[in-house]
Amino acid sequence: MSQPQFKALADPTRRDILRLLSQQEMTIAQVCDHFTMTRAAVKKHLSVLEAGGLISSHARGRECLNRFEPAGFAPVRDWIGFFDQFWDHHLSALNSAIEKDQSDDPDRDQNKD
Amino acid sequence: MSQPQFKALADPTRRDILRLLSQQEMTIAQVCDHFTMTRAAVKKHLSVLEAGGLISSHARGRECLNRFEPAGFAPVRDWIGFFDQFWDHHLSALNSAIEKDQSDDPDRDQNKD
DNA sequence: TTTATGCGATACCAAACGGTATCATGTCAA
DNA sequence: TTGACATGATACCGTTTGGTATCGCATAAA
Repeated sequence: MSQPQFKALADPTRRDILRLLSQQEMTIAQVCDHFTMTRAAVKKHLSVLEAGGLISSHARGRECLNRFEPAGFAPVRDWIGFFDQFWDHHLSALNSAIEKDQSDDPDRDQNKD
Repeated sequence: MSQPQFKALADPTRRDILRLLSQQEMTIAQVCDHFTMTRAAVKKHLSVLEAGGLISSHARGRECLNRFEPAGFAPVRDWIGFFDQFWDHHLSALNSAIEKDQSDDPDRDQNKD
């Protein structure tokens, strides 16, 4: 599919999973503990993330470890980067406002200007 | 919906539309000229983009001008920015390789490192 | 006014998506 | 070997999505 990373990022559950996996590798069961859906549903999300190159999974015994892959973000970062030329620094305040309004995950504290 | 910007970016047609509108405002008909689908389909995509705050539309006579809104990218940029901590500079080469492989739009010349 | 055109809205369809239930398989442990 | 358990795969279901066809409306032009 064209640019499967974008589709992988389109679902809020998958974005949450990425947050989890960026902290540490997890088996499918471990990821499931953070959600109310079934293991099969989580597995589907993991498959989409893997198709987008945002995570990798490899077996360890009978378990299956899922690892965050920062390199998968490259195409997304690059595509977004095209629009940097339209970015005005005075929008940073708006940035914060919108982000504060729409974020449901408060543990982000990096500011990048 | 939660973070509708991500869903707006998930479709390649919508990403192409964003590229177009970043160059100049367009009516729906003008946007249609760049695609083979019907006007109704294009209109749907524009509605999704507007719901995500990535474009705005306002009437001018009987026409409807669609304008690119850079500020809509703020939440996306911010969310992606969380993962900057996992970004390693030696991945930039990989970045370029992946981007070259998957890009179908060569008119990007900004480099950001 | 009359006509043509750009647009919005609706109804409708096929395919994809998010999710559950279920079964088969491989592996760890007793 | 036997049993428990984590996973993979499949079938299935309801909803959403991407798309078309069609209608009506408002506006620009004749």
